[in-house]
Amino acid sequence: MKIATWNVNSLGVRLPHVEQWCRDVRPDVLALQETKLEDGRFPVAAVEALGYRCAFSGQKTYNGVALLARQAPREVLTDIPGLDDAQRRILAATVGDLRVVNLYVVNGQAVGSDKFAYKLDWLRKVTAFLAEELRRHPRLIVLGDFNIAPDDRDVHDPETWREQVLCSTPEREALKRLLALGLVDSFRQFVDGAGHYSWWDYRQGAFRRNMGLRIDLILASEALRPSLKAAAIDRTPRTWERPSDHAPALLELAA
DNA sequence: ATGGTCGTCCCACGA
Repeated sequence: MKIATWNVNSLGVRLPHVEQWCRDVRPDVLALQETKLEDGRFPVAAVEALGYRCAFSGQKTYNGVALLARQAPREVLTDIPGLDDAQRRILAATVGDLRVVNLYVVNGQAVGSDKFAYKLDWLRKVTAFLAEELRRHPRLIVLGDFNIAPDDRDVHDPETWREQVLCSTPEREALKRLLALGLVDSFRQFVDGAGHYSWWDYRQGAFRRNMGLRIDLILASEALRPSLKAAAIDRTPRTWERPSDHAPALLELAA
């Protein structure tokens, strides 16, 4: 089965892209971030016409996460213990025999800013939540826009990005603590080298010049490790008209 | 020239 994550930067604008990509690639599970739609405006009918069931936690203008799946998502959870947060960044659900946690991690703006402190606090609380999810659901996938490039291989120009937001040591350490729960970055089970990115700034022709970061991740629990078959980032939708600044990341799991 | 683009919503702000 195929599991994917995609920051669409407004589902209102990108619904045609999601429809086209789902027809082309046929993922079984697709986690979306930055839908920027209130729940009442979520395109349920279009998603169902495409052959998917969905769950969503939306917000006007900012944030918003959703899960599309061939099988109906169950046990949906959008708020976690100890994090009283109006920002819609978390959606956990059970799909078949998998637990799936979709995250839109806080961007953090700049190292040392209030938003950066919020990012680190948010990650600490989400990590505690994931420890409990993993205990209850050993077959766990955690995926989404992490807004952290795990290491310098994931950065087009590590010197320019050194200790900048998305690449700083505190953020990378926070991600390592999350991984230490017993999760692996599935992409790195299959690809070792540098130069594979999932986000490119809209400015400066960054995509054309492959000046990107790999910040969209699919983490798999140890119990799933023997089932990992392939991982990739599909740059194709980034070449389409009016694209999201992110490309979808994919993981193939043995059925 | 110390920016450069988008999306949202009306004026900047967030990414």
